[in-house]
Amino acid sequence: MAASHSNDSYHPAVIEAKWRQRWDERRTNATDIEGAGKPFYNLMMFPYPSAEGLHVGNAFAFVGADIYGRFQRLQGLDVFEPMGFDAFGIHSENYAIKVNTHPARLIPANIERFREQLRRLGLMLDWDHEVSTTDPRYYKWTQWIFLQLYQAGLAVKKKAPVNWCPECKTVLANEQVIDGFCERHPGVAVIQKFLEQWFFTITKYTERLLNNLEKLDWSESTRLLQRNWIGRSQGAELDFVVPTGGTITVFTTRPDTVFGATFLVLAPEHPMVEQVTGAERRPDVNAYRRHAADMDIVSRRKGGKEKTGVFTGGYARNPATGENIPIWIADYVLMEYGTGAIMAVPGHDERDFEFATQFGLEIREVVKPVAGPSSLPFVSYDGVLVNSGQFDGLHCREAIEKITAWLAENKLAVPRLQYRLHDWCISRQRYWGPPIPMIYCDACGAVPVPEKDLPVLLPLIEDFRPDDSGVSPLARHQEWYRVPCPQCGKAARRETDVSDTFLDSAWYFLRYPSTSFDDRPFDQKITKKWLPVRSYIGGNEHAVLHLMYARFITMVLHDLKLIDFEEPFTRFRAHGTIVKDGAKMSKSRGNVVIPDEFIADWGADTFRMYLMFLGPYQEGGDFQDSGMAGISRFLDKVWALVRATRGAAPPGAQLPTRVVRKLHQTIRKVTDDMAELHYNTAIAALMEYINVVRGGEQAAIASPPAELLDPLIVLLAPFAPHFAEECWERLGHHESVFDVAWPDYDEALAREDEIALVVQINGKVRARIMVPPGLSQEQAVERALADGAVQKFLDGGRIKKAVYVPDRLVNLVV
RNA sequence: GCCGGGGUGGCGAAAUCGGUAGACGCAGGGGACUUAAAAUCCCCUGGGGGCAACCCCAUGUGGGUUCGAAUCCCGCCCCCGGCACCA
Repeated sequence: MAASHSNDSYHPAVIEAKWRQRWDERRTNATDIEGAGKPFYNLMMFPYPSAEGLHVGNAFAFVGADIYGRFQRLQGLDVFEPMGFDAFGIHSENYAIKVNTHPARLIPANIERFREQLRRLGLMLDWDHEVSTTDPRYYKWTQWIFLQLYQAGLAVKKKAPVNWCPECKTVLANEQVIDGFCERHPGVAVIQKFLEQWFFTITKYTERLLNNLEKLDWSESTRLLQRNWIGRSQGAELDFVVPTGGTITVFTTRPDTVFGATFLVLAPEHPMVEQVTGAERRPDVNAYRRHAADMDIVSRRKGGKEKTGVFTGGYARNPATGENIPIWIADYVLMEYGTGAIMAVPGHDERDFEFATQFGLEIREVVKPVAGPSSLPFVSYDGVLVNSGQFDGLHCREAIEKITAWLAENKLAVPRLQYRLHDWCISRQRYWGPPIPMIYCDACGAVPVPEKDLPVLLPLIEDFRPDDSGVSPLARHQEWYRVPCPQCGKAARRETDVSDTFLDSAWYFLRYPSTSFDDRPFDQKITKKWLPVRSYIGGNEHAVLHLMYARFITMVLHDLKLIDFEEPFTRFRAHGTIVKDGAKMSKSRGNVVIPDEFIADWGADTFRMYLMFLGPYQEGGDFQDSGMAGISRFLDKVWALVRATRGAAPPGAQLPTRVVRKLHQTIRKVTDDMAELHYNTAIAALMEYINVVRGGEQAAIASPPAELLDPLIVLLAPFAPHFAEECWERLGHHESVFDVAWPDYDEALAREDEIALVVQINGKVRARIMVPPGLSQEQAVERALADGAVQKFLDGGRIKKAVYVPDRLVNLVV
């Protein structure tokens, strides 16, 4: 085929098509799930199949993961590299509404397009194990997982606020609320509404989710994001007794400042508000509570806005000073964090300071800086107590313990850990998701759908759009909605909410190896063999939600004895992001890179390799159209070398030392870099190698022997798989280049026999001398002194000291 | 505001247990080949000075530590990401 081109030059389109077909025919990329001896599960984040098609960010992520998988395969492992589609969810649904087409009709076409694009990228995917979250064969088991959690008491129903657009009469996601208004109705203020929703009590797993992070081989950046998301803070709960009856418990991380607590602030929804409000304050308090309740969740939580609040008329006793202090309500205190009430210490908290200043409340200084003048609010821990009775003079850290212990004696304090992480609300008042498998019966209450009745199919209704009826789309379909109670048989109703897409993706990696079974979500034996995942590569945009939920679901399944590991991903690496010409890619800027165009113009191998060359993989980089040319030239040169070879060197022939040495150095460098995902420098090393083979300033090798080319092609194979296969074949091999062994290097052959030793005088480079490696300091100094330039700069000065870094430099201090 | 990551030639970037700054590539310049062009090949290419051997300056910015700092420490500026009234 390629021979039909007159000059037999490199034609990517021809050889890429040829090898894609070969791989299919020979089942090169299929994994023997049952028989594999050295299983290596190489996972990448399955995409949401958008209508726009695969974007360059997907390509970057997948290619980087694929290269790692191919590298592991060449190391002799049985690599399993599956792919699937995360096609449920609000993105698909909103797009379907926009183009007025049912998502069930839209998605298959999108998936088909993605599959083709993924094929063109030359990924080593095993398509026998494809997964699609919208397939009833898949979401049956998503529902099954819900039931497992329900039965374990980890799925509970509770009221929670949602964003509600009075015009759409539907629930909005936070990102659909723009400055307090509906994205579709810019004049309509979004309000919060309380709905009964299903929650997974992930907070029961907080400590484990946090502590396990220590032992995971994950990108540090990802672990940090998770740690911050969990947001552990250590403090105490303090009791403020209300003389007229009741107690208000506050959470604080600064019990040391309790002597400065001059008022309390409750969240407007706090249950004690009713009780402490005085009759004359009631109209104002009620008005404020109504105002807070009407706000959308996003605006309500927004910081930095002007503080508002009202006095309730009630008082509570400060447990440290014994004084009665006023109780206020304000929306800067959130019901869902801590106890929904705070002790306000305006002298030492910026928010309380702002509030006190605004409403003329007392500000008391109880901590003085260790050094420097006082200036309130002083929020640092680096201070000593004042105006705090017997605790005066104590350092803050010490005072926290002492004061907590002192109040604890009188049962007014208890040490406490508080977390930012909330329970996971999985209810979505939408259409495009797996129905939550619950039935409500007037007699029996909430009844789970029996396992034998799974899946609860999502009906293919045409009016999937949210309308002004005020109920979920599914509730409008009586034939689906009305169902007999599985327990008592009386008329009952289905749950009409669907589950969050993050539940779909929280277990997909468990399904891939087990796609040939429909009677169980994952096979025990196969799961034991292939999991946990050995390498997971993806973006940090999923660092907290997806990765946290996947860890949580895995822990639950472990505790239910369904799997024998509790962390799903042994190793995770976050890749970087790609920008274009220094700016973020966006449609409005018109700088979006469409992979298809570059693949059509340059071939997938060049495109893959350029993506990996444009910057460090874990940091991302700048995509410049002109960059493709360099890689293309590089592959052309390799191609020319392969064409020029006349096979193995004749027996006894001496290979050029310089090239052999560079080859071994290159194998070493590339091997090390691949393991660390340092693809850009690995490619640079391959370029350096061919520059040496081709001669550079020295005489070129007209016809390099196979010994110098075979290893190069294997090193290149993970980056440019089609190209490498073609070269491998042309070099006379019959097996796939991915079924051979990664080359070994010989440390002795890689060693230089002469190195350039830098000679510094007083830290400035003054000469470079060629010396054999391994000199002692005395020998090095002696050689340096023998150099003319060195003598000139020493200018007869006396050497006070010599610093020698073996084989690198010698520094003479005069 | 807080927590991360980053700032190096005209451009993308190398080099961080402190040890030759700018590997590799792009762009640019010069030359070879060609009737010519493209492609390819060879050489040059951080700034300044010098006929030259060479010298001086240079890793956001100001200090510091060190024989020696892109790398470590302190202050400041800018860019990217995350969190954001979390008590």
